[in-house]
Amino acid sequence: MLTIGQLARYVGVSTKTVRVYHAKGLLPEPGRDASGYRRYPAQAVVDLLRIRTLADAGVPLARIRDLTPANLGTELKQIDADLATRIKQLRAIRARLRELAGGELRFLPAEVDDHLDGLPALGFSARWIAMERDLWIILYATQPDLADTFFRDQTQSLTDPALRDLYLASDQAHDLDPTDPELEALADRIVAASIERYGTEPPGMSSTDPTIHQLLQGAVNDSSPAWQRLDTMIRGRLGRHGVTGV
Amino acid sequence: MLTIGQLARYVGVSTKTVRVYHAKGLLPEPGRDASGYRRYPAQAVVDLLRIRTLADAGVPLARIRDLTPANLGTELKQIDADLATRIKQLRAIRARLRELAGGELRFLPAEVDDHLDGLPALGFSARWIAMERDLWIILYATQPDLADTFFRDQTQSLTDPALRDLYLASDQAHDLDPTDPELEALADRIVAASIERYGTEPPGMSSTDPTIHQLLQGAVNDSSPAWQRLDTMIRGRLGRHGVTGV
DNA sequence: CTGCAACCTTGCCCTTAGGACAAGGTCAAC
DNA sequence: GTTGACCTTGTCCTAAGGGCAAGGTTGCAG
Repeated sequence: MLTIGQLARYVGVSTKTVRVYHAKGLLPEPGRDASGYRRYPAQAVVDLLRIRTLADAGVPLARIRDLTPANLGTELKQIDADLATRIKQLRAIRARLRELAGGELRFLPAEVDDHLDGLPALGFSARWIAMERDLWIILYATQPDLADTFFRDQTQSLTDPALRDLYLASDQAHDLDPTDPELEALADRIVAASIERYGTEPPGMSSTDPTIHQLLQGAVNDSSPAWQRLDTMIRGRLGRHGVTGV
Repeated sequence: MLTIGQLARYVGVSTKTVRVYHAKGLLPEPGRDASGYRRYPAQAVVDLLRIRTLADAGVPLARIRDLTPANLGTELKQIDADLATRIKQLRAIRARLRELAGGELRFLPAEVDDHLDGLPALGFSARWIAMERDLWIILYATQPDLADTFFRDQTQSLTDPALRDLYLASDQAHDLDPTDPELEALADRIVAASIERYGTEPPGMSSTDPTIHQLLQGAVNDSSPAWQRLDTMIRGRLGRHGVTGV
């Protein structure tokens, strides 16, 4: 008959751990000897090893407690599957860690930084560039592949003088009064150009989660009442979809 | 500029998590808008993703907070190494889980059960058999290979009539008075047989952790004052080592 | 205009699986 | 007989949030 300390050392846990398992009903309280010490049969070693194996696998104690011979088989299958996905996750995290170690502090691909660096020469305001930079950061941080698609489209758009002027006009519209009729005209031109370039759907939007688009749009609208008005008008003309200008 | 909910959804965490990171100093508190809402720059998305990557790797938040560009390199190397060992552990646990699923409820190898089943016919008491069974369970649960060595030795011992009589005499000694001179004589016979069979060291003991032996011995001694006395005498004659009878 | 749903704010308590420590009783060894 | 290593119960503490309450905001719909 073992004392609690002996039992614990056998299995490689602390005595507190054993007492916790008693309190939670995982391990039956054994009898006491004359001086009130717990005395364990050898079976307790087996029980405790079983509990530790499951606990090490990440199974919550409450779930271990509720295991019965009846549900054991299916539960174990589930636990094993969870463990397999956990291992896969950890491997993915390791890969991400290495990126973090390698490309320290560079959140945007070099081409994007180059693109942003070239914008002042084209006549874009510092405010516009800062906002566009933020949008690229969010997009690349959360959806790198989609961001790449957008980015290629964007750089290509800027080679067309008509489209470039449209972007510049949007930039300048930031400080217009929201009721300025200029905005109406600008919205018309943007819608026409958008339809000509993409059809009735902005690029990439139909195939992806709409919330990200809404978030981007919200961030843009926040910075200027005129832009917000512009967005409202464009959405009215294109039917339910906004255009971020990116 | 993002609200806390937008930021959280981008990165896939709860708003509470973001607030906790503020409280713990991992993420700087951003400015507030007119109504007191937190407003985040895009940079916060990048910061938060970095924190989550590390947290997902199992790094405690306090340690993430204390990362500086100076110690980042070495820390990341350490974290990656920890992650690698963690993955290895999980794979080992998976293997143990499968054992648990396969050999449900059988804690002793079939030969050991057979051996125990044969003991009553040889004249061993139920008490002795129960005790021996417990010892095998503990030994197999914690040190299967050592247990196998011992077991093979034990079954072989029982084929020798002289040794078998010695075990039977030990069994019966359980109820003797601790001062009975019989014990003295029995101790002498056990020591002689032990030295003849193993030399001055009990088998396997010299090469292994002594604590396991002491625990086994303690468990045996507890059940009878006579056995305890017997153990003391044997240890005196063999010099510091006990004999478990197994 | 008013209501409602979906946000945001702070503050508080709850959870898991134990660790740490206190104050007292026990055991074995020198 | 005292010392050190055990055991007992009870209490508080931890990490990383979850959940809820009570109140203020915002945006959209009728």
